[in-house]
Amino acid sequence: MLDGMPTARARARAELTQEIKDLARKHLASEGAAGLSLRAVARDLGMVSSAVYRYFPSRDDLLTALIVDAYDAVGAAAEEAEAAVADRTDIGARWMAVTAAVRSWATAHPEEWALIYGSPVPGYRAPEDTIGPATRVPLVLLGLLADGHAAGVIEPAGDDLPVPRALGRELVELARGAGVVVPEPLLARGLLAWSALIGAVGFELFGHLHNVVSERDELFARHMAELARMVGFPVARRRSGRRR
Amino acid sequence: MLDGMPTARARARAELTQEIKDLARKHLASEGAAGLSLRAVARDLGMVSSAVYRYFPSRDDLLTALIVDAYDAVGAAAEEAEAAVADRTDIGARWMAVTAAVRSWATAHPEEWALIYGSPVPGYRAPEDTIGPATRVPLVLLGLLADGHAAGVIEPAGDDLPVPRALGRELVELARGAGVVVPEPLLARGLLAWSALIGAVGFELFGHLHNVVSERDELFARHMAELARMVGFPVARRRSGRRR
DNA sequence: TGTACATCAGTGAACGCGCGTTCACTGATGTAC
DNA sequence: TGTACATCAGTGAACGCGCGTTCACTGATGTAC
Repeated sequence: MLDGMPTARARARAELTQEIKDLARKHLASEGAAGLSLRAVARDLGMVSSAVYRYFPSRDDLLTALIVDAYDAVGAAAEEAEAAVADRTDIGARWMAVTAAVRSWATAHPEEWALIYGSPVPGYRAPEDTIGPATRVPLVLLGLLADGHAAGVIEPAGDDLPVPRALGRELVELARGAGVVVPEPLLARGLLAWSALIGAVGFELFGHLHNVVSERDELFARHMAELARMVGFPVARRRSGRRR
Repeated sequence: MLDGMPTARARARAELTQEIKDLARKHLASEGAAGLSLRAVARDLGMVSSAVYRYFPSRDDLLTALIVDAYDAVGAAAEEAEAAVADRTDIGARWMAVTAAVRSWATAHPEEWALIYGSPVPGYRAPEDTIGPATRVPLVLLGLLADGHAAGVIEPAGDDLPVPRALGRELVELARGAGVVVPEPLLARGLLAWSALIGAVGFELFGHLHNVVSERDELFARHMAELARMVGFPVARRRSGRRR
């Protein structure tokens, strides 16, 4: 126990904890968060239901673990995609990369997306532990605003709408909390972009494009380009729009 | 039965049907859609659970009725607010009225909003009956695009992003189905505005502004004004931003 | 290295609860003549 | 207007199912000396 090697018991514990979460994620897909059942998970795992309580003290704790994992997963996807853009001065490209990564994670894990960005689970109160992971995506976006502003590449909106006094103060305070300086109108536009991104992904995932638009990749890319223009991120013209 | 007067039995039936739905809506708020229970509704109504089956053949049918009602309610709210704008040429004002009405209905009926715009209810498949009511809000928005375009008051986006061929065709087809003619890029921007509207309302309702922004009325109004500018709706400068 | 003890994972039974749906029934309301 | 019959609303019992959580227990793994 003194040396770094974890004991066999500890390893088994970590593995089973992971297996429980993985299986729970599967159940999430078929039953939804409200229908997530410790008993069903235990059954599929071949153990007796009470055994799961050695790993998660209650159903809500399991749910919390899934939520934290989901936020971390989409956050990591966004961070990696953003970091992979070679030309760091191309804020528009970084925005397109982040948004595409978020959407593609969501498409691959719709039930987890619904868990964090869908309707709240009734009776469930998210604990503090979820806050950190939840801020990863917005922090990436805030980074774009800050970098773009510092580099002076953000195109000013033709006629900036006024930001109400109290709202502006709140936004600036938020940015300061993250250690960056960004003017109020830009923060407001960035927040709209974030909300519109989540909205666009949810819109598609929750079925509102059903019988409306089938060219979803193209639609999403165009929407994101439009949002980039609204925020002031310079975006290269002529996106291909070929895929899928 | 031949004359117009409905029989006492028919009136009682209509009333009880309504009572069941009203109570079910209440349960929706506390338990969520997945937890909506015929037995619980019957219990609160003081009848035996099997009696509810005289009114709704199954739990899913009750859910469908609630969904249809919700779409109709938010649709009616949007239509009324839009129609109440005296100056019909002021497309920007009409947009602001519609979006404010949608948000205020959603705030007043969060559980119903979640039912129609939140995560899909697992295992529930929406029947055809929901399609009509679901299109009321988007039809109002489409009307704004058509009117604005016809009147020539839509401000062109500085440099319109290209609309991929297939996507453009789909959009134009949709507009034609609604009996209006609107250019492709405008349709695309309108669709983004719609999706961003739903996104912004959901973002707030589902708690993502928690600990982020408390000045929600101001934020929403500004977002909608920003979206209006993006679409090309002329919006009067200097919105007050005082309320609440 | 070997032994005594402590920790921990998993068992199985139980508590008390809720659910959707079916079915044969009683009694009230409505309809046709 | 009065009576015979059909329709319908609501009852109560039952079927078969699932849930979260607790608790005393066995047996394996880990720790300290």
